[in-house]
Amino acid sequence: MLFSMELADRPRRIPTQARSRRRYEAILDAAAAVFAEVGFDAATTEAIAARADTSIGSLYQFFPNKRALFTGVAERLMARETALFDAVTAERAGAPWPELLDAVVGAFVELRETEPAWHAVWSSALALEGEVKDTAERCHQHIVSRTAAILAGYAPGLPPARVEIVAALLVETVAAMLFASLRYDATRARALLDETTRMVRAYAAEILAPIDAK
Amino acid sequence: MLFSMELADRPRRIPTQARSRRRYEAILDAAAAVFAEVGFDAATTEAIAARADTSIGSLYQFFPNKRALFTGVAERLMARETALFDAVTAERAGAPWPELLDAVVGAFVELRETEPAWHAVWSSALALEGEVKDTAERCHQHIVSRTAAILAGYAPGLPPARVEIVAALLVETVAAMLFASLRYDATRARALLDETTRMVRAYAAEILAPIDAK
DNA sequence: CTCGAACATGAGGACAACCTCACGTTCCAA
DNA sequence: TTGGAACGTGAGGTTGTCCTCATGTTCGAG
Repeated sequence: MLFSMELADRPRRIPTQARSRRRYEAILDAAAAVFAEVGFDAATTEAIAARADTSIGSLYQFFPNKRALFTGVAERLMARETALFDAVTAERAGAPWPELLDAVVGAFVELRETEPAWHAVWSSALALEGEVKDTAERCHQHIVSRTAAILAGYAPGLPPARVEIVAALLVETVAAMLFASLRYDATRARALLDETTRMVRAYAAEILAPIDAK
Repeated sequence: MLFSMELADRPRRIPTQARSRRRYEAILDAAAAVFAEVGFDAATTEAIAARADTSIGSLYQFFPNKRALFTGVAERLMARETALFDAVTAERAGAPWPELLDAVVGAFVELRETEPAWHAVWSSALALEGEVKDTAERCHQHIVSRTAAILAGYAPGLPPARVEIVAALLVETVAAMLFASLRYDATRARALLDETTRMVRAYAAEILAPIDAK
C-alpha cells in the first residue's frame, strides 16, 4: 500500500465476460509465442497484441506492463511443469530407478516440445527481477525437494546433506541438457539426451551401491 | 562490399598512439564490467563510456555499435578460455583421467572468478546473431574436439560417433554446472561442483571400463 | 428494450537508448 | 616550431518502445 497502488506483475483486470476471457487467453498464447521467438527484451507488446489479433489497449487492460505478461506466461508454464513432474513421479512410485529417470526425462522432452516458451522462460526468468524470479525459484526448489525425497527412498543410508546436493545436481544436469539439446539438430539432440541418462544412471549406480551391498 | 562499407561488429579504428590504446583497453574492461552487471540488453553505451572515464564519442570512434563492444569482450574471453583449456590439457597429457578432469574444472572455476563477464558472455553469445555467435560456437567446438581427441586416447575402443557425443556431453555438463553454481552460495557452489566431478568420474569409469578389462 | 457496466480501440505522449557530427585538443614528424 | 593527423568531446537528432486515455462498441440484467 505504501509503495504502489497496483500489484506489480499481476494481471490488472480479471475478465468476467466470455469474450474477454477468450481474449485474455489469446494474449497469453501470443505472448508465449513472441517471447519464444525473440526472447523477453526483444519482444514488443505491440507484436504480442498483433499476434493475438487485438489492440494494445486491450492488452494493457489485462496486464499492467510487459513483465506481467511474462509472469503470466511463466506461471502457466511452471504450474504445468510441477504438475507434470508430480504426476510422472507419483505414477511410478516404487518403480526401478532407471525407469523413473527415463520417464521423467521423456516427459520433459515432450513438455519442452509442447511449450514453445519453455526455453525463453527458463533463460530469462532467473535473470529478471520480481515475481517471475520467485516463481521460477519456487518451481525449481519444488522439483529438487521432491527429487531429494525420492532419492532418500532409494538410498536410505545417504546423509541428508548429500541427498540435497545430489538432487540439485540431478535436476540441474537434466535441465541443462534439455536446454543445451535445443542447440543441436534432432538426431544429435536425441543422442545427447540418451547419453545424459546413461551418465546419470552410472552416477546413481555408484551412489545407490551401498544399498545393494547392504 | 556489397552489403556494408563497415564490417559489422569489428572495431572501427585501430589505435596507434599510446593514449588511445589505453583508452581502447579501458573501454573493453568497462564493457566487460557493465555487461557482467546487467547483461547485454540492459547495458548502456553511455554507462560503459562513463565507467571507462571517457565520452560516448570516443567509444564510438573505436566500436561502431554496441554489439561490436560485446564481440570485443567475448573474443578476448574466448581466446583466454581456449588458451587455458589447451594449456591445462597439454600440461597433463597422459595424466590419469580423474586428475585431468579435476585440473580442468579447477582451472575453469578460477577463470570464471577472474573474468566477471564470463556469465554474461556465455548466456548472451549464443542468443545473439552475427559474429559473437560464430566466435562462441568456434570456441565451444574447439574444446569439444580437443576433449574428443583426449577421450579417444583414453578409450581407443570407443566408436568415433560415440566419442563425439560423449565429449559434447562432458563439456556441456561441466559448463552448465559452472554456470548453475553461480546461483548458489559459495559452499553450496563448491559442493555442486565437487559432486559434478564425482558424477563425471562415475560415468567415465563406466565408459573406460572396457579398456581396463581388455 | 434500455441503460449502465464491461470491454475494445489506436493515435500519440513520454521517455530512453543508440549513434552522429561539428568543433576543440593533443601528439609527433620534419 | 609548426602544420596536419590523430584523438577526444558531448549536446542533440533519430528511432523505437512502453503505456495512457479519450472515445466508441458490446453485453446482459432487470
